[in-house]
Amino acid sequence: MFRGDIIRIVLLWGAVLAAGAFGLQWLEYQYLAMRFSFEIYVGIIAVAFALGGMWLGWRLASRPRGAFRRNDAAIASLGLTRQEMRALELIAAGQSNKEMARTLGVAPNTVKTHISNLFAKLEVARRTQAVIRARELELIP
Amino acid sequence: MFRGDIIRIVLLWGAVLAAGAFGLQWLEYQYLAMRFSFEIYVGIIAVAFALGGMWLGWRLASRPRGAFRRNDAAIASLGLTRQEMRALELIAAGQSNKEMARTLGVAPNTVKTHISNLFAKLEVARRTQAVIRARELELIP
DNA sequence: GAAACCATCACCCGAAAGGGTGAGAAGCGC
DNA sequence: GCGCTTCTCACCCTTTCGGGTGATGGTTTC
Repeated sequence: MFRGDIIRIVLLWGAVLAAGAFGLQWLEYQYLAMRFSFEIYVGIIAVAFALGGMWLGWRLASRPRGAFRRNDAAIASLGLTRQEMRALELIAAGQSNKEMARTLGVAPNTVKTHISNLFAKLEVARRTQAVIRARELELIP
Repeated sequence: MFRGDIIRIVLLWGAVLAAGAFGLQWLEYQYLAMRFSFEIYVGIIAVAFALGGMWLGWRLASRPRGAFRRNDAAIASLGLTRQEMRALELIAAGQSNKEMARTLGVAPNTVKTHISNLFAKLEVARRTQAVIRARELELIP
């Protein structure tokens, strides 16, 4: 959980509660003015709050997915450098060393060095393992 | 959406509606017996239905996630065999050809053949690309 | 300015991966 | 039986990967 999330949840709750209170007041007025029967009044309230709750629950449950947040703490604790992270992303994208060299604008030997250091820090021996490990540590989506 | 999902959703809705109706009746009785004031009665209904809706919305939104469903149609249309699928899973698990041979109980050359055919069918050239492609096609989680 | 770190690149070497071809055995459908 | 698919394995060859070592130049840090 991050501060942005909490703020958004609080705002969400505030808006929902305000709308609910307002709607309730309006409904109560309608009821007291005898425009609604008792059962209809209660039914409207039940349906409205059930729908509101459903919407809110859906929203809260849906928000976390889709939003990938890179674990910068893990990157720092592993001591991964910028180029190593770029190499990691390109590995996960399925590029070969030669392609990565072209993408990064460096020599293939340089790419190999970065990958070697990357593997040592991730404690893996193959690129597929590196991708798995990086996903576990939330270094890449 | 699969039949199992639909049945479960229908049952879920049925149970929730039944519980809601029952609770409503009970509340109405309490109200008519004048044990509750009007505002408390309406408040209880609103909170209860909001919570119920939230729970339901949460459930509906979270259940589909996390449940991986293999795209058997894609597997069939690509003509992937059982051993090729097993090889694919082991590749995604980060195993080397030698390890896969041990896991599958066959010779390394056999594994290489399966992987060759697999790559041709997936139209990829590297194992990392195979994993990406397979994930896109929902062949593996 | 020395130490530490990062990025860059080179060389060697062995292992792993990938492409191509061929071929035998088992099972299935007609 | 015959064709088809699948699974199995082998051989050869090229490319890619990965490990190890060493070297240079630039930054930052103390």
